[in-house]
Amino acid sequence: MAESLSIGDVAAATGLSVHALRFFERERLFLRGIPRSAGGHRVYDAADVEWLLLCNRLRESGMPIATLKRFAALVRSGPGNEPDRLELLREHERGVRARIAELTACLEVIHGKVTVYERHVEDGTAAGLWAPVPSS
Amino acid sequence: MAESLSIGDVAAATGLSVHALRFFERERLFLRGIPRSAGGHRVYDAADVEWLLLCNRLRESGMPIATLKRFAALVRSGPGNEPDRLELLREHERGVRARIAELTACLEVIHGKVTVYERHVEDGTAAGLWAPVPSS
DNA sequence: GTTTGACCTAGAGCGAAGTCTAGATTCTAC
DNA sequence: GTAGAATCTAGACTTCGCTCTAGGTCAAAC
Repeated sequence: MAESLSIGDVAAATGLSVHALRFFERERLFLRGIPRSAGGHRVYDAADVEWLLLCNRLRESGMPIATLKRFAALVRSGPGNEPDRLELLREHERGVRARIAELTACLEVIHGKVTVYERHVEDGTAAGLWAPVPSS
Repeated sequence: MAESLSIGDVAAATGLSVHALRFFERERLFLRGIPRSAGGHRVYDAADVEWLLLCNRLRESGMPIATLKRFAALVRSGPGNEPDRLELLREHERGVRARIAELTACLEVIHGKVTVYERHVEDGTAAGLWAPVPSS
């Protein structure tokens, strides 16, 4: 059940590079120390992959490595700090919602510009475009 | 009408630092060369501020400096390339929409985790939480 | 007229998040 | 049993987007 995976397997399963996986380990982003085979190669299991997939989501949504490290440390240090983990995740959720709102606001502005340019390209209207070289 | 603004005024109006404004100029992100006063100080006008405010939106929505530079170059080079500007803006708009979709997907996962932790903290359920230290 | 603060240029430095290199070792397939 | 692929460690290097420093000059207030 605890199938053992090489670093290459894990890279393939998570989309992270083998370099990144070694980097993550140095940064202590795993929930445990990754054990080594007789020959010194890293031996991962499915739980490591599952954790990395969550890490990917957190990273993609803008969580800095430093925060991920704090979260990993909380989980690693065992039961008792669930309220802290919850607070960290809630704070990140707030951040993501805020970022979506910010992007949505930008999108309105950008789409407005696109619309202006579309009109211009289609029928030569110039309102809202920048002049060749403004001022003197 | 062409009121003149100091670099400090523009920094205050745009939220950019004076360092950033000088950096933008070195990178040729303005629509024109910023003129200097007799004493060598930069003299901006309202159109520069307006442009920077759009730049801010583009940057906040994830446009890299390099792309902004290309856009500025297109605008600077005058009329005739509006279809290129339109394509650049459309491409960016696509990127922003994709990013919002990605964040929204992450949000679902994160909110799921938050929910699991909320249940755990409120009534001691442990499903979906990580064990203290997994495996041997 | 001097002090204080804003501004100048050129260029070095920084934090984030990996990526890449070198040189050695191990594992897999023939 | 050997060729070639994958992995190992340690540490240097890269890119992005500014930020900061040094060593001055300029401008506004008193």
